[in-house]
Amino acid sequence: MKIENHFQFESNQTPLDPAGMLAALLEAGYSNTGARRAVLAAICQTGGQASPADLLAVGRQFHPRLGQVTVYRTLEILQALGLVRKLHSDAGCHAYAPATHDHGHHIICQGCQRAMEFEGCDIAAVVTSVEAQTGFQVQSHWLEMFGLCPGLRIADCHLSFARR
Amino acid sequence: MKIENHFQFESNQTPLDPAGMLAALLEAGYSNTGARRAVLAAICQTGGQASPADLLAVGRQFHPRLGQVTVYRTLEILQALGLVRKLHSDAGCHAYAPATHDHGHHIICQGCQRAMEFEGCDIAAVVTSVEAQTGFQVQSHWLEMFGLCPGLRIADCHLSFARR
DNA sequence: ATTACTGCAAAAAGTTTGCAGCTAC
DNA sequence: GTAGCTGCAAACTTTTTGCAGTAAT
Repeated sequence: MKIENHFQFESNQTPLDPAGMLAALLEAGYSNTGARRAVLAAICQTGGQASPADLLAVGRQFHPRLGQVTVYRTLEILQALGLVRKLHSDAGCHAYAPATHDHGHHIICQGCQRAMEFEGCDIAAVVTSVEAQTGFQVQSHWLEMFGLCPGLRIADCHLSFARR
Repeated sequence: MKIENHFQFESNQTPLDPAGMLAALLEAGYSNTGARRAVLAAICQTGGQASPADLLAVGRQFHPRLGQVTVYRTLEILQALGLVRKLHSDAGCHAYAPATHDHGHHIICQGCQRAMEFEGCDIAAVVTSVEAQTGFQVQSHWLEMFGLCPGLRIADCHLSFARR
């Protein structure tokens, strides 16, 4: 088992599409297999808020023999490479979304459940205020937003996401 | 099964101590039982980052016959009443911390694992920026911070927390 | 006395591990 | 040919549900 926390892409330019994610996998020394391509395709097609079970179902459209275990193992690798990030919400913490930035946060559409990354969360002011208020020394943070995507409606939402 | 999302305390003045939380439970119409007092005591004593299993172990110090199921059911009630909040982190999403404010966020000490609430997260500027960047209409957010508590050392951290 | 609460046991859901066969290189 | 990958089965962990006895009001 390999899986180290070596981010291959320090830049902000990381792939959102299956091909780019596959390239990153290969570059990190992993093999190009049908199962992995299927998981990548599933993650990009669902675009967020997909559980391992969901990813199995979608992934089997691409690779019918895909097993749940491989989904877990692939997610582990993708997380370690920073290509995928786990999302947390009150509904549960079993959703995975493509990650494109080293310090990215996600915004999740309450309408279509898709997640999109945003960049440059400038919460320096909040950090300062929290440090003053609590006496803590802040080291890192977790930020997620919830709202409605531009289309508001599901179809539009998907389109606007794909169009990016 | 009762459990509705009726926050009894709209004000920012909600209890951090077992007695106050118990009062809130009673006010909401729940019974005063040994098992619930034990769970409350356990949550306040651990102060955050305690899993249901941890809370069972600690709670049994107060009420030896306490069962895991009752811990889950009590947590469900406390969450619905806004007295307790689930914390999320890379390590997992099974930690519960006392909640004192309606719109509170938690900061978690990486040294002693305790969680403390802070108030007035002013991320309006971030919201505006994210809306401009993504086209989303932001409705809510989840923010958690990680850092070191004033004492830096475990003993001091516990003290400083208790002293509040 | 009545209703709510508790805890055991069992079931269900989610995740990890062992291993033999298969696939990529 | 070799090393890595896959998927089945099984084990394990966490959470939920059913139910009969218990405790609170």
